[in-house]
Amino acid sequence: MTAEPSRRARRHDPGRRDRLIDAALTVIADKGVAGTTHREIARVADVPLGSMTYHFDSLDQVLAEAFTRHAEQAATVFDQRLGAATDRAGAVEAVIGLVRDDLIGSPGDLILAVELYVAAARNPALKAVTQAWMQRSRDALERHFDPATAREVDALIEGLVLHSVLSTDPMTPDQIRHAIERYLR
Amino acid sequence: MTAEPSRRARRHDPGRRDRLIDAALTVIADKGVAGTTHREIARVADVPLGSMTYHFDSLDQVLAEAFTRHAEQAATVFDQRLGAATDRAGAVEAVIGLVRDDLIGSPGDLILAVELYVAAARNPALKAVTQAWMQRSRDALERHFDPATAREVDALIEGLVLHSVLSTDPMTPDQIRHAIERYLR
DNA sequence: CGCTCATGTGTACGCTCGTACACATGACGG
DNA sequence: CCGTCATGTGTACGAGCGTACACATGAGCG
Repeated sequence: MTAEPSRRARRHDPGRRDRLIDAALTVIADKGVAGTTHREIARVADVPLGSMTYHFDSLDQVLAEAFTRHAEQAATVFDQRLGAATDRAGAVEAVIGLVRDDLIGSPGDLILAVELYVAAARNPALKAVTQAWMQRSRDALERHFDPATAREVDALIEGLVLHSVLSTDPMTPDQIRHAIERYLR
Repeated sequence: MTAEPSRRARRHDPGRRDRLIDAALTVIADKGVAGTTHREIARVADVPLGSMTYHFDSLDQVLAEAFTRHAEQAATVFDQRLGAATDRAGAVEAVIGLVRDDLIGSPGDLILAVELYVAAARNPALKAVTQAWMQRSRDALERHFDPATAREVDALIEGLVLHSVLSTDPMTPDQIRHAIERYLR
């Protein structure tokens, strides 16, 4: 905890740009893309509003960089989990974890990946992030399955987790695993 | 074509409320939930702005009624298709059609169902619509499959179609069908 | 025919937003 | 030690929004 800056302005603040991107991710997870504004990000990061336009050309750019960073961070965790997995079951488990983490945000109900999908529908930069993100789990599965199967397993996992999150009657992780095993048999 | 009203105000316009909801759906499909405003809906429906607040208490109410209407319309088409289906393959095909229609909006890329998921994350009324919507396809599949299988097939279809829509390298309908058949074997 | 009031309209208010931009400031080279 | 200028800040502007509400209007009744 080097920091407890709070009130006083910090004249020189290298890495502020990075902190702003992190703050943006917090806001997205908290309020959704629709509730993400320059002012809210600045408030969360405890910097003046002007700092936003100083560091970024536009709000879209902030969103794109935030999602990109999230994808990179998720990828790191994912690669660790996948590295630990030596068989198909382990790979499947890693992908389930990846999808689950991306679908279930901090405040109970939010769905970061789905926010990204919607935002990407109208923002080409985000579309590239989305596709890279999806490609990663497919690539990982292809270490253990043929391409067609990898694709289908990937889609199955996403569908199952998505339904699981949105349902009143959520599936348990065991049920998800069972469905995938059944598919692979 | 009874109507070409365009310019002149129509003093008495029964059914205008309905037309506004339809206009709202057009706007959602066109601009997304984020781009849906009172003014835009009024413009599309060619009515004055004041008409919106006269007919609806809030924009949220418009969104909820619009999504509800869409779900009802989709359900009608779905029930027809499903009525024509007498076997498992037919039921699966009907669900694929339902999901596809809800995922692929008019302007190429839009994803009505995903817009709904995001909106529902912060709007309890929409959450109910979402769940009813999902329940419908599951119920339909349960005519032909046991509940656990129905749930899994439903999720598989949604995942496959979602990935198919978002991918640069979309799966063909045949590939989707093949994946589901493989699952059912 | 004329009165009445549900129905429908136009406008304006208060707010938040993205963005621009003139100004402050302090690190650093000379 | 001082001048300079990249770095960082505060504020204001114009646009677009949801919503409220005073007013217009014409259908239907007596």
